[in-house]
Amino acid sequence: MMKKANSAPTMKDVAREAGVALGTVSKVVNGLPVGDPYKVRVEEAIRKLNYQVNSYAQGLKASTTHTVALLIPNTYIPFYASLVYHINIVLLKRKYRMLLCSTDYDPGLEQEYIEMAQQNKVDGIIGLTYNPNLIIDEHTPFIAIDRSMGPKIPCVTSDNFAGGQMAAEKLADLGCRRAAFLRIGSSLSNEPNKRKAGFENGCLSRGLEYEMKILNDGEPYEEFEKFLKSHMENGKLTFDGIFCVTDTLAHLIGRTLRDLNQKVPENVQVIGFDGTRCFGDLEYMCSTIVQPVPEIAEMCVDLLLQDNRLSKPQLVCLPVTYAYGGTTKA
Amino acid sequence: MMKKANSAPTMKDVAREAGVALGTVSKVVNGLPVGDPYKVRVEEAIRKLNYQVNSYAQGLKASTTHTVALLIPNTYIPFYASLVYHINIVLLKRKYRMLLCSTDYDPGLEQEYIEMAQQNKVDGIIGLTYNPNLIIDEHTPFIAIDRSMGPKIPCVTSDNFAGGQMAAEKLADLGCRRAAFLRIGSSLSNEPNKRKAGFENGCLSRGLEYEMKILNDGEPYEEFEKFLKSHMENGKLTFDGIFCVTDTLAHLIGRTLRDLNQKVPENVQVIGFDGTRCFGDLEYMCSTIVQPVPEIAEMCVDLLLQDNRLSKPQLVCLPVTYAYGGTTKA
DNA sequence: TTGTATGCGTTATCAT
DNA sequence: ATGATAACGCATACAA
Repeated sequence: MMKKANSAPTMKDVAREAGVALGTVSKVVNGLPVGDPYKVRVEEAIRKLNYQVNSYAQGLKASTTHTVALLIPNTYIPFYASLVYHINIVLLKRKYRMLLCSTDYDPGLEQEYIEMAQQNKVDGIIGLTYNPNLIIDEHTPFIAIDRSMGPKIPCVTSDNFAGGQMAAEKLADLGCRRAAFLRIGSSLSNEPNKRKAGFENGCLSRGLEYEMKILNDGEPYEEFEKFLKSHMENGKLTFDGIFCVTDTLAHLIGRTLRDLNQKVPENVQVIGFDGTRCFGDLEYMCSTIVQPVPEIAEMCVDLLLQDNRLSKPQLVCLPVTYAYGGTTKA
Repeated sequence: MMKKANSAPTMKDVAREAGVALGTVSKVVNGLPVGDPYKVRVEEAIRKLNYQVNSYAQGLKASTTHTVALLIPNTYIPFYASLVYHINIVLLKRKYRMLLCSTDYDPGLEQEYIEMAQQNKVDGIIGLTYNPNLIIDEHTPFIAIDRSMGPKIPCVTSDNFAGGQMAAEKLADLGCRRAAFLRIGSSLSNEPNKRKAGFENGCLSRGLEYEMKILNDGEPYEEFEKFLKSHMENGKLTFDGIFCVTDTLAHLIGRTLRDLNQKVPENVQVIGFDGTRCFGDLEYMCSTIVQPVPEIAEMCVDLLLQDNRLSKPQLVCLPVTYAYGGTTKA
């Protein structure tokens, strides 16, 4: 078969153009010692032909591809968007490419993507996933975010317990007497669930009364409205502090509180979790427990790419901070 | 050299395990006709060894890799995040993988990523870029978003002109008498610049008075504050309508207006551009001209993957819509 | 120091 | 229908 005239040039083409052997070109490309006159000729040929190494062929040979897959539910929830951004940046710094896989919380898709990634012989996978039965090939290093997936798979997460505790303490410090904890989302056991325990702990240690409303899978958001309405007396909420499990929820609750004519933060203070800043802004969307996203990103990549596989810790919790965002008293 | 015992299994391993020839395994994997007993044995071996095809080797052979690179400034600006999400979904539907490249508006990085992508022999690149001098190998199909990059490169964008016009008309319809257009961002000539012309056109056709404030590269946001302050009389803004070039800007302007004690939308109505919804919410962050992101995503992928390369249009403008988001009168 | 030859995992072309 | 073999582009051990 004839070689297609206008397909991308290969090392062979460069070698012919420069009048040297294949191996010489390879050496120049990889920065190995080569006689100066040869080197110059090869470099000229490369420029002339606009040659680029084919990293698929490289990967086939080296069985390392400098590619990492990231599994994440989506990119439009700000916390996820921020993770994607920072992981991408960290990978770039190390000259790694990133395969993005939006899973939409779909367990089937998660598995499908993992297989896709493995076929692509990625060097590793970072995943924020929800499928409790994911099958992961043992040849592919995996780092989990926010979910412990067994002894062989390191999990990176925020210090969710401390965050919950911090929220409770902050509400107490800001003068709250009766607080509520609101939670929605997957009933799957994962690290963020510890926010609840931390909150309870904080309330107890500060003598802050509290109540919880936890929605199970499938229960609609309206349940929260009912809950809040059922805790009103004379048009006033009996809570003066609310800790929401995420900023997303805090955002929705904020809207509901407005509809119920409750003033935030005058009558009721709200704290969320994540540290969402909408337009890459400096201002937070709500008062919140901030997750250290850049550090989470760095840690995931570090763990994934470090080769002494034995020393990998099973669970890494990174410290959170409180930030004012308008929904608490300053 | 000894084959490493615990490296991933290959077709050869499967063939040995099943006691058949290599070619037979390949056929089974690719769904080509194979005698039933063979097929069963091969499938068993595949399951047993947990075999996965190596798509790098496939790519090397086929010189098509089912991978597309997406260049985008970042993933935390909601409009970009939404693009990333939808393009990812569309690609997935077609069994394509996506290499994500956050460029941070850095021209050097943009070029670097393009080279990285080409080395990876991606089947194509979709790029929302700012470098006016990008060098793109002619062997790699490229689709530009929001920027015309020459006759050989199709550009997909919203109908920015119509959007600007729509904003003006909407403000007029909602009773505005004196409007302002605010723009910030790259001075680079790109499609979104047409929002200005469209707005002017709309104002003229409705007899709406208007003024513009366009910040050049490097001018800080504070210039807008100055501008607004210089248009106040007796503590009241002389504008009753503002069209911001993006929702991001509308968000910032909204804050400034609050600081200036202007009531939105009672005293001044604000319209942004993009259609930003923060938490994947149903509600818009502000009244806005909505870009059809899912359609943009679909169109980019369509154009990129259709093979009759000649018929590719040079500029595709997709229709925008107006949406209420609280910063205009209902 | 430079060139040659082999193999990476897969697919496709051939005989069988 | 099945099995052997060459080729894809690159890296490297080895021979020159």
